Amino acid sequence: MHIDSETLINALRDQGLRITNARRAVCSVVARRHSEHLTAASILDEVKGEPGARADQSTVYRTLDALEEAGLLVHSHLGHGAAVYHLASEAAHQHVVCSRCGTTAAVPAAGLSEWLNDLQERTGFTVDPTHFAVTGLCPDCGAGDA
Amino acid sequence: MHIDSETLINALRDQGLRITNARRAVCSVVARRHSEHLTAASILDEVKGEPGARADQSTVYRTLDALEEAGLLVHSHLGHGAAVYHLASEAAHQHVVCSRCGTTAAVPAAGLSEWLNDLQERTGFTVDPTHFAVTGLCPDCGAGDA
DNA sequence: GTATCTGCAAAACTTTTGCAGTACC
DNA sequence: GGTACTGCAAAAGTTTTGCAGATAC
Repeated sequence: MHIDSETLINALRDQGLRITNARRAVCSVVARRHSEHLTAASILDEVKGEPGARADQSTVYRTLDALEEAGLLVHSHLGHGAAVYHLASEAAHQHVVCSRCGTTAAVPAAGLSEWLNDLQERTGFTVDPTHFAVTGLCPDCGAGDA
Repeated sequence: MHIDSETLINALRDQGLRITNARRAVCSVVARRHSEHLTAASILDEVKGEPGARADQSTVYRTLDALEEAGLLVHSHLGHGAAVYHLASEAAHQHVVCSRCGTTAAVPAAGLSEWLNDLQERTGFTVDPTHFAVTGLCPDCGAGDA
């Protein structure tokens, strides 16, 4: 269904980048865990947990940067703490983050276009729908004591 | 027009908190510079620049926390880097940040309600319009080489 | 007088960077 | 073989925390 590790690797190769074990490991984790909210730290942990694979923290960051430059990955800031990474092919959605419990929800980009156009008219900014998060209260927290 | 330092101080007093020189100084800066994008660091600098006033970094953070708990201040994350603080009474706007040059624009909350309602229907989340930032390209950067 | 607050210093946390050695092509 | 990449280590930047002394009430 989604992107597999080889696709990521090939894209890096197409960029003229070298294929190393560290990059393979990071790509593998990103492809496998694509549906989670991957932070650099969680990717690093996962890589370390794989037999035979290893990568330093700095290498993980550098690989993630490379994947972002290749247009395969994007990161978002969900409020405080670390940035989360996900596949660009799955990024056409908006994150909504509960400011109390941290639960997140995703909204498909479809349906946002009207708002994006409105925003662009008002500000002149070309809004990037892949890189933003909104905070609020999720149903549980909001209902709990609103 | 806006909030003055005394209002902030009084609100802290009403919370049962003690009024110290450091808190006075922070409140004074926040009230005076309310229209700027205040970071903890810029507030600290400003406090240090005032004759007779002083406050440690940690005290600034603690005072900002106190003001937030009192509901007078909110902070937003404009992408990378430090959080920005502004008066809750002026927070009913959305930030749009240029991912290239860092320029920001503000959009009044009025006009966003439609989108917020839509979002709430889709996700069940009660979106907080005071605590979010959107990234994109500002007119200059977007036009420059888009 | 006493609980709260402050300043100092250091740590936590995420991310970046310099550099010498390694490995890909 | 030569350049790109890696790991290590340390630094940068923001925010938090522990603690002894100071201060508001």
